[in-house]
Amino acid sequence: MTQNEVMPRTRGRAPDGGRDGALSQELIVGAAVALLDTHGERGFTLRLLAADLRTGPGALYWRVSSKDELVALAADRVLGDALAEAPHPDDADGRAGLRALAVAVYDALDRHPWAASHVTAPATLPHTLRLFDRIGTLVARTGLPAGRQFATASALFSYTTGVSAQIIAPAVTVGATTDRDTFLAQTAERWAWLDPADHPFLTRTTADLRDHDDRDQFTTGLDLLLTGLDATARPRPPEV
Amino acid sequence: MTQNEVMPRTRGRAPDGGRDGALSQELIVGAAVALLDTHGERGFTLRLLAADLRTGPGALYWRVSSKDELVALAADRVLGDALAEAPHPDDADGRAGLRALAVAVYDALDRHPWAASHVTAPATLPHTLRLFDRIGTLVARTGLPAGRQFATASALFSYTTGVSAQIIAPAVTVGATTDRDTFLAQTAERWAWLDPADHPFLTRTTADLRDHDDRDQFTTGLDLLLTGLDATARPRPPEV
DNA sequence: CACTGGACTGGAACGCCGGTCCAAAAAGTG
DNA sequence: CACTTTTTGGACCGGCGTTCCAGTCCAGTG
Repeated sequence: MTQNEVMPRTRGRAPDGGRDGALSQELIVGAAVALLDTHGERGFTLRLLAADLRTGPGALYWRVSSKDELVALAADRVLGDALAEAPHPDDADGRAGLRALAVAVYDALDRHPWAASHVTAPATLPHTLRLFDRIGTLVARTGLPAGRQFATASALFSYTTGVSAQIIAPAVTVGATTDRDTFLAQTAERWAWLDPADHPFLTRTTADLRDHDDRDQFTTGLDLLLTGLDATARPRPPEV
Repeated sequence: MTQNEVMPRTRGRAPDGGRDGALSQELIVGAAVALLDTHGERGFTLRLLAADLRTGPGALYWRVSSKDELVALAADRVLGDALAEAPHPDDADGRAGLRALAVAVYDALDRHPWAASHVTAPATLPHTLRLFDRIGTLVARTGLPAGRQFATASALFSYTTGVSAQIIAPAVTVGATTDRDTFLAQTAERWAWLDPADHPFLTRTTADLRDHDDRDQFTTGLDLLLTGLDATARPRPPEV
């Protein structure tokens, strides 16, 4: 076979030695991540993906069983990239390592907001499993009793993925149409209009809402959680 | 079409004195909650809702601007029911009140799993606003500096709704087809099959996964968070 | 009491979606 | 070369959210 026929498209090679220029699942997932980033989950369509790859919907279903599975694979790849960037667990002690890991995941999900709501517990996809295992390993290193390690690791996993999704989700819904700052300003103004008798706290914290930073909000809760973990692992440290 | 039945439908009266037997938004949202409970969000369609109310899709759009808005209203009603059940904020001190409130919200979302992913921050819907305000009021009562109250209240709000959604979400996806316990058992078995070198923590905690309770997992993290809050609010034992 | 005009309904229709099907093109095999 | 297997991609299906609009109802008016 001559090596350079005129190839109408540039593709990867199928992992099982399939024919040249074939679609691979890896290639499909990569294109899906890019389209999800640019169009959001609402605007991501298998027809759009097929057109992007210069093929038809049927070809995609040869490598992927459903759209749900495809989005899950794309989200897991995002998580895999985050884990690759995060410092290796052996390089840090428990608390610092946990904090760095959680922040790395948050940042990755912030760059790919659609992925946040698809990282689920208990973990089944490969990189989600690795994330859970890293958290558990670091939790074990804090000296927490073995019987509490699983529940604590679960809590940290749920916080990292769940709160990231919670904080990032609004950006998905309104982010495309409205700027984040103007959205916060509008919401703050609506809060200011509420009756102080019904909402005493909200009406006096509208300035904090308008000026707050999402990433700081994530780390604030994370630090509370880690402080609580410290206090639980070493019940009464002061004046030992 | 045989619409000459004696009393084809029992409906409320429109709030603005519309004609008798008219659809009201309240009635539509109530029916939507019931159908979301029984059919799940995937199986909930406006045609199904219209058929349930013995009307057509067009009539629904007179009271509701889109399906998204309808689901958001339904989720907010679920949250409102939870707040009605939760103890009044004046009846408890900061930490105990925060814990009871968060658990009440978790339980309500556990009963209506589809709602969990639709309670968003920053709050715009009425009962979501009330939840945030109650959390903030209780946080203020812990003696935390005013400058940290908003970020801390946000963290607790995000934890309550985000982690609830995270824990409850898998039940939505697989709950209808597979039993929760068998799902956990299957996942635990898959964990046991992993290479201990790659996943040292997971492979030794499969028993914890199989036996764990979702509600305990939620309260474990919540208590860590509240312990961290205590430690932050009163850095040193009572010096006053 | 007749009438009217806005409130309200609900069935038909539109454009698009996820998913399936299958004839055919390409690659492997002998 | 012929034959089989793998892979493709356009046509197609049922159903979705949403819109449209001809018609129904009834509170108010004169």
